[in-house]
Amino acid sequence: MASAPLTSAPAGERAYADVRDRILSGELAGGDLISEGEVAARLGISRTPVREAFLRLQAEGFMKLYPKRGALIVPIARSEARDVIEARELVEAHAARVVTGDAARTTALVAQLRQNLELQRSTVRDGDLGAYAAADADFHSTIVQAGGNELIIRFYESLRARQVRMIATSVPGAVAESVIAQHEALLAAIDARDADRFAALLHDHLSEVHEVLIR
Amino acid sequence: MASAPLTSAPAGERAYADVRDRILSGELAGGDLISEGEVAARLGISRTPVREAFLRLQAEGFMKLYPKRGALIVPIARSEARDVIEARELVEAHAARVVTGDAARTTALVAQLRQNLELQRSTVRDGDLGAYAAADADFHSTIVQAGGNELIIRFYESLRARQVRMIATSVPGAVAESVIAQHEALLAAIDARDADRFAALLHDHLSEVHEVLIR
DNA sequence: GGCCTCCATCATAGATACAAGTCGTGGCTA
DNA sequence: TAGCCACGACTTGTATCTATGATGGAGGCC
Repeated sequence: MASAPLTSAPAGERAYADVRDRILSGELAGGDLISEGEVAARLGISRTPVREAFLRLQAEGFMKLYPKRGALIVPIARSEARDVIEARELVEAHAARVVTGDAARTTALVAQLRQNLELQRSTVRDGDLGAYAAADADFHSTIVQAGGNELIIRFYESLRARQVRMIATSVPGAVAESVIAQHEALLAAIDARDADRFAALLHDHLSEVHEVLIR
Repeated sequence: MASAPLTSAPAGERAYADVRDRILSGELAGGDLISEGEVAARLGISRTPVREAFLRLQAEGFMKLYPKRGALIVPIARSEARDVIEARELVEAHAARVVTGDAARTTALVAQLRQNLELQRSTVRDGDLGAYAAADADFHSTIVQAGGNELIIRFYESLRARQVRMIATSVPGAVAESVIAQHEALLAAIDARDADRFAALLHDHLSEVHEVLIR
């Protein structure tokens, strides 16, 4: 991993990753106008693969392409934080309801979540906030995936990306402890196959996240 | 409007519409392999806009692109009908719950739905099945839109497209009468601001649709 | 001074050209 | 005859080139 495979990935992929990362990190802010040529020059490739990347990003709702004008980084709507949280709550609670309706699936999910929770604790101990954030995301994704609905799973992944963009800044490590405690409570609710309690806990849990987002 | 603006639409858009329509209509079936050059020749355009279309279709989950190999029309998964119906039920019931929590929004939605229902009846009277199908889709979309969550609305639209592909054949006019009666019942539940009843009715309603899909 | 027009500039849309990878086929060899 | 290898047809990936539309500012007109 010493020398990154700078030219190994397809140019279109590199362009996509570059622009997407810059949008998610906030380097490219909502309202910014960016041109294909600009990115092409930056990465030393032609405009064709950049165009592909722009189209993908438009499909994902991160950009809006104006013919002959340029590409606008879609500003984050004021309501977006609310929309993301609402959708996450809906999807996660539903998945939990589906899984807890079946004893075997519940057992399998609980095992996965226990393992993930252990990972969360160790990343916090190590002070690795990046790894912790990933584990946190996995915790929730695991629940949704257990729901088994491919379409909903795909939708959920797109929600995570949007949320990352809104945060765009690390969550202070101090809150991790309390978040982990909430995750434990969520896990306990699933283990008890109590979908209603899970939904209520999730609502509180995500409300806190929402507070952070609209701070 | 005499001569259709055959070349007025952007080439990329035409390529997208052509391939998408052929997938949704079943002309291009799951498992088929198709190449950029093929579509380009068919439409008399270059590969560039066709490439755009393929990327969009891949993002929407209708195609899978294999480097240097070709584009595969993604087969309809056996579980897809179930997934679509489950997701629709989740989303529509949620929207109804949100709207009925507010008297003013409920009133506004009811007015819209009444108007749509009138349209459904008239299209059936006229025997225009295409227009009826559109009105039916609008009925459900209207409810979701009233929920006001942009992300969920977008997700819902993608679900409709997938469902169209699965049907790929007109619903016999005979069932329209009974479906309209169900729509009336759904509307009544919203009017009564009874989200639970709406959810129950919707479940039955969509179950019937599911029967058709997996016939 | 304010407004309208024209044009230089810039960005995209699409076409074309070229490079490179994949797979099946047919012939050669043992 | 069975197995292997090389070649050719086909496909995508990327670059480059041309045409066209949109914009904004300079300069003239009222």
